[in-house]
Amino acid sequence: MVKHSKQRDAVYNNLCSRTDHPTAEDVYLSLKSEMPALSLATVYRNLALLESENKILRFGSGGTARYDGNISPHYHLSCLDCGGVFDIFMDEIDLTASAKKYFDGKVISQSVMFTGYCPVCSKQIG
Amino acid sequence: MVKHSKQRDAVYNNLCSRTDHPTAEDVYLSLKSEMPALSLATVYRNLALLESENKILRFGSGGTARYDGNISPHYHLSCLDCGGVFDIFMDEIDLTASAKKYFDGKVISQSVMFTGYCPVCSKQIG
DNA sequence: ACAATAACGATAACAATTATCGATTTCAAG
DNA sequence: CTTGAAATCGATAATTGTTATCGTTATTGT
Repeated sequence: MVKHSKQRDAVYNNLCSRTDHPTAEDVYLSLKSEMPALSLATVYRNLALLESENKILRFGSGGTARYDGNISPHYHLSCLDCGGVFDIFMDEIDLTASAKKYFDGKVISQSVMFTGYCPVCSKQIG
Repeated sequence: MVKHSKQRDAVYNNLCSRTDHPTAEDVYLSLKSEMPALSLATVYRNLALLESENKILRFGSGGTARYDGNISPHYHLSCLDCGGVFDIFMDEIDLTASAKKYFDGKVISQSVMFTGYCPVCSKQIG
């Protein structure tokens, strides 16, 4: 049985109010001022719970996990320079249907990540 | 300046001789019998170097990193039950070209991972 | 209001990976 | 073929991101 909690609300609302795909620690630090008693473990716990309920997205690839409160279909790019994750708003292309034809198992979902340089870094570096 | 080393050859050849997408420790254990002095740190070092040279692929998502010596274009599925990574041989669909139209930065590459159940686990679980 | 139990905060534990450091190996120049 | 500078090694300590533990607090159905 899942009970309501102020901490979980705070984590979820914080995540939904931003578009920078923060790490667990980013969320923690951002909430610390308004909730000084908040524990980092609580942030991790609630991010994991929210993800299991499909209320948020998690990108595990490449070291530290990052989270997204926007679960509408769109893509992400990881910047090779600053390490940030950025939205790419284009319609999702269904690779899963095609994969099912070529794989003798059960294909459930697809996860795509682009790599490159974000608008700011691509101007600085070239 | 990159110098040649027997250990790096061993790591690379081991990776290329198998199709099970091993972890660094898998490679280490597999080579330990023929190279008893081999250190796990050396395996990590050389996997990182080989990846930076684009000679091998690395999948970071989901805890432990796994590696692939086959860099020809194909896809991968991560099994939710056994945790293994399996090949899906279908032609690569170029999402990158499309992403470039919708992103005001530099899109270099795409990385796709499917999740689901491998042939063995999908039969056992249903 | 009360009891059951989920969630909390603090922190220890854990696992994967990386850094350190002295010894060894590689390789280009002599 | 030596030789010496530098890359690589093996062993292991350190770091990092995340999870487990545990006693306390908050939430919720009755």
